[in-house]
Amino acid sequence: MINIQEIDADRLEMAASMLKAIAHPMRIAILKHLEGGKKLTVTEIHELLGIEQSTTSHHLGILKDKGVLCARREGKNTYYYLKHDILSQIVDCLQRCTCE
Amino acid sequence: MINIQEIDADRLEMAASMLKAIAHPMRIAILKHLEGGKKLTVTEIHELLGIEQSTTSHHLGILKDKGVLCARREGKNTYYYLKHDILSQIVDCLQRCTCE
DNA sequence: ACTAAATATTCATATATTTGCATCTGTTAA
DNA sequence: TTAACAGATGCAAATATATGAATATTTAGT
Repeated sequence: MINIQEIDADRLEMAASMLKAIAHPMRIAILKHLEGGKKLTVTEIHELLGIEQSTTSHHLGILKDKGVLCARREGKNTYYYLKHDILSQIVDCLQRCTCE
Repeated sequence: MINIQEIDADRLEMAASMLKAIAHPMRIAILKHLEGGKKLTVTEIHELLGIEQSTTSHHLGILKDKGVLCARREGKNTYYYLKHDILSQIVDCLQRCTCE
């Protein structure tokens, strides 16, 4: 027996956990670099952002876990990319809201 | 002496803190109730969501603090409303991304 | 099989967030 | 000026998150 409120609560949880995944300066920076369907490896991102390899991997893992990114392994590299292109909207929206 | 990277880092920080403010199930629920320019009091929200008055006030304080909501006092009541209408985009975007 | 490169995981520590009770402040009406 | 209502704040305990050093895993080349 499932009721509407439970479904709604689950949706809210899911949305929140997705947003929480994005809500970090480095992870927003990662999304910016992946806009437009770009695919980057862990090493590329860790060099672009100037943060530790393991920290980078942690962040990417979180984003993948929460359904923000997808990962595809190709040989020694793992390419990460946006799961939903529309997620760029969120970054754009933030960009507009933080102009003042 | 300010450099581009610092500005950029500040923007990222700001964007992240705004997003972090939104990234909570109850706070997303609050935003949903405020879509379309609606204004609601603390009591109305605390009754709509079925959570404690003080918890509600804390959540609203966070959202106001991080620039997501505005507050206007009218007599005994404080009305809260969206600071930027476009922020509804984020909620809509999440709705679409959590459909699967 | 051995080595090196790329990535992932484990673990510990530091830091931040969430919640609600209790309490305080501000506002209106009697 | 007091009572009652609406909202904000201080505090503490529980929980969650962030970071990076060390280590493990996966893969390719020799």
